[in-house]
Amino acid sequence: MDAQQLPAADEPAEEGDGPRHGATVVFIVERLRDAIVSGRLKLGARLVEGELTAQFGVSRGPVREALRRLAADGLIELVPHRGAIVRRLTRREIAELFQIRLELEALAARLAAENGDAARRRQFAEAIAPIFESKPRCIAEYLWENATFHEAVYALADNEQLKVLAGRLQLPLIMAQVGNILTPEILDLSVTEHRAIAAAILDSDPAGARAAMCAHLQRAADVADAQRRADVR
Amino acid sequence: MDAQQLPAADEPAEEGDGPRHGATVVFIVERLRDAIVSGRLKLGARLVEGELTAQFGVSRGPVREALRRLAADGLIELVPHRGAIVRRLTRREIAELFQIRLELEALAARLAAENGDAARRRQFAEAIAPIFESKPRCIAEYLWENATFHEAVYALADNEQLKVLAGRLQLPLIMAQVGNILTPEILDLSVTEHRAIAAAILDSDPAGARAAMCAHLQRAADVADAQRRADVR
DNA sequence: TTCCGAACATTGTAGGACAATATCAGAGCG
DNA sequence: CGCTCTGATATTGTCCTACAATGTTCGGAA
Repeated sequence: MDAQQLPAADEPAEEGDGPRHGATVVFIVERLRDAIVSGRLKLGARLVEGELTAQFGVSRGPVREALRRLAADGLIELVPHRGAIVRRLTRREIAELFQIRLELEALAARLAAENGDAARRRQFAEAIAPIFESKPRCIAEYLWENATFHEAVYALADNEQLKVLAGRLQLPLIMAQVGNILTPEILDLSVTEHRAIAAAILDSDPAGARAAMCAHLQRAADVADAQRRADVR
Repeated sequence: MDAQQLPAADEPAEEGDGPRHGATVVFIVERLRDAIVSGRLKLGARLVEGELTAQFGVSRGPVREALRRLAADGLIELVPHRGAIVRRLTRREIAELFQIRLELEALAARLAAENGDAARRRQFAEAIAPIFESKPRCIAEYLWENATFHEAVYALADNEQLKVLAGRLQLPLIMAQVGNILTPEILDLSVTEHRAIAAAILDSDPAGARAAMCAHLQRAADVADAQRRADVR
């Protein structure tokens, strides 16, 4: 692995890159994750503990733990006595994850629609209000709205395990790998679908909410897969 | 924490408890997991790195890693500068996990029914053949059959990510905590339901397979929750 | 050419040390 | 008597070095 591929290689102890006590592991994980999803670390690249310790200016302990976490997330593969290799998701894995996510979010939408807690419903309505007010003007804004919307659904679904599990589904990674091919039309369509889902939830229509969420994610999966197919690989 | 609560406390370097090189972490994880689910380590008990190193006769590195893994599984909670505390699943968490498992297995059943690969279907039929041949004579046999059946469904569903995710859902732990209140009637019912699910899958009836799996797990969840409610807590 | 063994690379683990931080007991004060 | 603040203590977070175990590679011999 080239030292240049990791930005921390040059000044390991300077500027603000020295994380506070207790944040070293998180620091390394974030750097490596970013390097992987951004493509700086190519598929199959080897991550050797010794090199990482030198590049980050930390000892092997945190490096090892960071590698374990990345491996748990599926970003790298730990090969005993060989080192860790970057393991980006295959098209098939992405399709499988989308399928799972679809079921989990559909469940969340159903549960949210079934939830009768008035206070939580009010919170939900407030959280998603921005979606009804305006259309996102840029991709970043859409991504924020999207995350907010799905988080609000999970919050109303009131199933903590579901929320945690969904969070571990590497959705940001998938988004990063799928690429920012989000055209304005897709954005519009997505927001429209969000509104439909929200309406069904607020109408206490579990079946409708579930169906709307399924349709939403099925379309998103199709878009992602089409993009993925277009890539040469 | 009393040293007696962990069987490894007495002879840390004797008999066969010294794991081979490369298996130390797994060794510790298994010991601790067993101690937790068996109740030897009570809820809220503190797990201090220093004590564990002494009891297992290993250094802090593997102990730390083992604790991280247990925390990832939800069995313990890591409190910074406080130590790890045993965190058994609450009734609510179990209910939430059952709900998620229901959706995931329902998805698996649907996918399995949709799978048209002749070779895989044949493998599935062979794997579940014992279920049709006889009724389990004891609980252990049932548990084995149950695991075999669900594994076969996942195999036919042909979604690797789904299989992995389901495996991380702490089902064995839940079973252990729910307790072995499996009466012969429940066993019989469960086997009957397995047969119905298998029949739907082999009939290439996705909706039927999904419905049957939902019914099966919903009933299992009800049984577990009833048992759980009976416990004083 | 193929197979075998030795050097090499890399991880797995040990053990000690210090820093950072949370907890707790007790002194001092109102 | 109760409250706050401070110091002692406990525990984790990190670093460092060293060695053991094991997979890899490459040269040499049959």
